[in-house]
Amino acid sequence: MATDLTLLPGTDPCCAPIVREAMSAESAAALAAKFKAIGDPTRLRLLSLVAAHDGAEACVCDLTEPVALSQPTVSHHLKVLVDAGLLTRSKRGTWSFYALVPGALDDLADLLRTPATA
Amino acid sequence: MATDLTLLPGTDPCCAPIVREAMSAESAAALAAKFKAIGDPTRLRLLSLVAAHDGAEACVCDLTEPVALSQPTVSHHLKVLVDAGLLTRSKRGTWSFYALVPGALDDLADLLRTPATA
DNA sequence: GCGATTCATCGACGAATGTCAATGCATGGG
DNA sequence: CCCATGCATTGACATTCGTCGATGAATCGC
Repeated sequence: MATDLTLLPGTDPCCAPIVREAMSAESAAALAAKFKAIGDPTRLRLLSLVAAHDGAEACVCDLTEPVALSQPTVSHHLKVLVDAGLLTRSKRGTWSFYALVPGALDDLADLLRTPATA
Repeated sequence: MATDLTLLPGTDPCCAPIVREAMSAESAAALAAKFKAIGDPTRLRLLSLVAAHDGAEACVCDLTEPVALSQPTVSHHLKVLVDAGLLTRSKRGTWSFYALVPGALDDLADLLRTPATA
């Protein structure tokens, strides 16, 4: 696997800013997967709800009502966000608490920024 | 199909950072539409190719070969990016030149950044 | 132990998406 | 004037996605 760096889930989405130079297909795939994860209104709201919740974490039962979706659907979206490396899941007792992966969104933001031209 | 979600800079309903407070459904929908646009490997590469091209613009004929897709498919993806407010299209003669919308990616990056906590 | 609660997984369904070949529409050159 | 070039649009197709109800697994309180 020559492209290990860009394909490991949960690791930093590689490298250079998007507009710096032409991306490789592998980098694009790895990065697009993360953007696709936040390219859904429900998941975006879930991220926001988790971050804005007390203690910067929330369980599924805290989230189903605000997004007005069924519990399986919310669990599904949360799993997508976890798989994308944007959320962590920690099970305590009966509850599953989800929290932002520190720096994950900031890493994505850095890749979006244009190289300070203007 | 896609309603006109061209969001004029400055009149965006989505202005607060994602993790600052819970997003409204409307903000999430508008913002997710943009992330969905860049949530595809091909479109991410197209953005990158356009930005890295000479003069920071490129025509369709410059892009079909690097992404190894048919011309209609490339045109389709470019249209998605234009509709998302990330690319501009300027037709000169027979060619259509695409270029980054200045600041569009930076605006997205700002919304992703967490509010300086840690 | 037993029932209740919380959540993940499964199976299914309609809708949306990415892709292409074929076609249409301008523009420019001979 | 006619043909070639570059591109957008259309129609079709297979795949993926978002959603739900039903089910199963794990934990807590009694």
